[in-house]
Amino acid sequence: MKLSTKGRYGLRAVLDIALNQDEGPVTIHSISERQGISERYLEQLLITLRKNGIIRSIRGFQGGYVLNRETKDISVGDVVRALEGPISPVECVEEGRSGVCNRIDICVTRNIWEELRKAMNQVLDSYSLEDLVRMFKEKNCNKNKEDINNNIDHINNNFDININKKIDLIID
Amino acid sequence: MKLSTKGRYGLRAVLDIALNQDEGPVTIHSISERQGISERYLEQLLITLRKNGIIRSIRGFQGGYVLNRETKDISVGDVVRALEGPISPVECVEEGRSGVCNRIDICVTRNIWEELRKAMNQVLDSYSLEDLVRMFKEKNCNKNKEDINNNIDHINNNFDININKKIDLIID
DNA sequence: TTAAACCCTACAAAGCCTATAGGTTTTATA
DNA sequence: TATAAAACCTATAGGCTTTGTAGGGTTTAA
Repeated sequence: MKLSTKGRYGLRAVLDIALNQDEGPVTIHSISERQGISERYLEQLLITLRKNGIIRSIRGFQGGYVLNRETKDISVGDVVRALEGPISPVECVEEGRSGVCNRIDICVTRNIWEELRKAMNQVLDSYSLEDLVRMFKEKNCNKNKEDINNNIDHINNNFDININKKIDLIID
Repeated sequence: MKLSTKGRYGLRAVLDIALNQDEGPVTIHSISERQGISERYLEQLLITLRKNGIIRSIRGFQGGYVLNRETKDISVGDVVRALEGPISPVECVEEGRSGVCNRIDICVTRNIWEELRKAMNQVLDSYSLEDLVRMFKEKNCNKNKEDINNNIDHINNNFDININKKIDLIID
C-alpha cells in the first residue's frame, strides 16, 4: 500500500518547478541537483507529467519546464494520478471498472475499498500546489527564524561568557 | 497504490470464518472452496493472521480456524495491517520511523503523506468484522428478496399469459 | 492407527520498480 | 550557419516483490 518513487519524486519535481519558474523555464538538470534525483529518471517522470497536462515544456536552448496551469489549479491528486494511475486500493472500485468483478452484488469488502478510495482521493485533492508552496515558504521562513534565533542565543551565550570573564577581570 | 492479494484474500478469509464458525472450526479446505483461493496460499495467509492474534487454530482431526476475538473487536485495519504491514503511503510517516529521512524539517510533501496515512487508517479502523457480517447478511437478504420478487414476477407474468390464453379460449 | 487437519521451508515464474543508455530533435545565440 | 544546451524517445537490464506451488513434516481425535 505504498506510493512508488514516481509519485513521490514527481510531486517534489512539480513543487520544485512551482518554486523556481519565476526565473524562467526550469531545467531537468537543475531539478536533479536540488532534489537529488537522477536526470535520466526525472526525464521520464516529467515527460509523463507533460503528457498529462500538468507541466509544459519549452524545447531547445534555454528551455525547460513550467507549470501548465496556475498553482491553485493543480492538486496533489492530479500529480499523483498522472504518474501512478488511478488512486485506488483495488481495481474493482476504479471509475468505469465495475465490470472487473462479477461478485459485486455479493461482495461486501468492496464497499470498504470504495470508501477507502474516496477518502484517499479526497485528501490528495484537497491540497493544491499553491498550498504546498505556501507551506514550504512558511517552513523555510520558520527554519530561518530558528537558525537566526539559534545564532542569537549562541552570540548571547558567548557574550555572557565573555562579559563574565571581563567582569571577573575587572573585579579581580 | 494497491493492496496486494494478501490483504484482499485475507479479509475475505476472515469474514468467511466469521460467517461460518458457528458450526465449528472452519477448515482451510472449506474457505478455499467458498472463496476460490488456493488452499496452499490461503494456508500462509491464515498462519500470518494467527501469529498476529486475529484468528486461532484448532489442530488435528475436525480442526480448523476460529476468530481469536469477537467480531466487534476486530477491525478491517487490524486484518490488513496483519497481512500487509503498516498502512502508509510512504515509509517516512510510519510510526517510529521518522528517522528514515533527514529532510523532515524542510519536506512539505511529508505533511500530505502523513494526513493521507491517517485518513486511510481511519477508514479501515472504522469498520469491524461485525459490520461486515451485518452488511453481508443485509446484502444477501436483499438479494434473496430480489430473487423471490423476480420469481413472483415471473410466475405472475406466466399466470397472466396463461389466464389470458384461457380467457381467449373461453371468449372464442 | 490413521485420516484430517495444521505447520514449515524452499523455490520459481511473472511482473513491476528503478533506473541506465544511446541516440534524436529542437532552438537561442554567437 | 554552426554550436551547444536542452527536451524527447525507445530499449533494456538488474533487482525486488508478489503470487503462488511443492514437498515434506507435526498434531490431534475418532
